[in-house]
Amino acid sequence: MGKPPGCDKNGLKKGPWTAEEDQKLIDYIQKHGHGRWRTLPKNAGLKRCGKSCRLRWTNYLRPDIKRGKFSVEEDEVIIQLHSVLGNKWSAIAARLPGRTDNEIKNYWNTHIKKKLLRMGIDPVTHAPRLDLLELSSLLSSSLYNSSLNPAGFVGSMFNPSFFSLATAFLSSNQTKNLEINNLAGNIQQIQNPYEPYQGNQVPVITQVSQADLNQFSANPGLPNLWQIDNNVSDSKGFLPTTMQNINGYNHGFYLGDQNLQQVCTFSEKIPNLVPFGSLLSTPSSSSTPLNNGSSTEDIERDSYCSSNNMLIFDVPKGLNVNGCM
DNA sequence: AAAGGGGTCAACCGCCCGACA
DNA sequence: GTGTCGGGCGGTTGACCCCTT
Repeated sequence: MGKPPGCDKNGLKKGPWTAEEDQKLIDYIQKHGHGRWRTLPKNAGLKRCGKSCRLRWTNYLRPDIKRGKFSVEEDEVIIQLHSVLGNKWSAIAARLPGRTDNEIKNYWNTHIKKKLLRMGIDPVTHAPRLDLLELSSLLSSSLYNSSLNPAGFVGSMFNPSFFSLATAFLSSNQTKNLEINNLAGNIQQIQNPYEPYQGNQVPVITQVSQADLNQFSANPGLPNLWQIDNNVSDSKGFLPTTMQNINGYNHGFYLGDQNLQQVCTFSEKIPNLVPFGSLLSTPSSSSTPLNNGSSTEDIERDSYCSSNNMLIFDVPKGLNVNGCM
């Protein structure tokens, strides 16, 4: 059935609300309460449709609305609830006092979604993006080959599938955050791998938020990829997760130390340990709420996220990668 | 200083559902 | 059972703002 749109008929006004209109709506609702939205505009002397009045009231004029920037805690709550509820914005808003579904929806689309993508997490499924995993296996095999035959690494970088995945990966992680270090300073790192990664595993570091890590352990409904097998926690407290086979490689994750501040992916079936990632620690979430309307702080927060999402590659000295990226 | 490109967010749109006559 | 109404929902749009060139 549905209802016919009412706002574009009878010369009803559309677009931004004026202060005068807002005041009329507030005055009317304070006197008579809300409800009966269809007849409300006429009674209140507004040339708006009832729906427009209702939206204006619920999303903007309601006295209990908390305006301003979202705090880190709210971020985490939203991410966590979204992983369970999906795009049920009203259900999420119901658990965030003072926030409207519209506000949360906008905030998700403009901030959180991008943040998760930068972290290599699919904002829809809240699982690691499989294309990134595939890239990691390609990179791993490339680097493994290079350890046996340096020329092989260079050659593999020109593999079309490597490039398409690399492009997708780099674009999602923001190319500006890619740091190319030289290999000379990295040999030490290769010879001193992170102990938890035994055998045939190549660690690749992916940053996740505390909220996502909480989600790891809190939500049994998440895909196998994210399930934790506590029985096989190694001596350093790393928790291998269930593996998933992708293109002949087993991919899995290690959650970092007891504080669950780090997560590492690995790809098995790689004979030698050739780490090309550097362990990046995610600082604990600040409990300090952001100031309202502080654009500077917002920028700082964004750059904070970005700087912690760097994937640090190590490439042989003398290898010019500029043309490749 | 001006243009334009991207990001943000208030507002709108179309659809759906439950209540009720 | 059917049609109408009131209200809610998620998705999309477009005006505005800010930053970069």
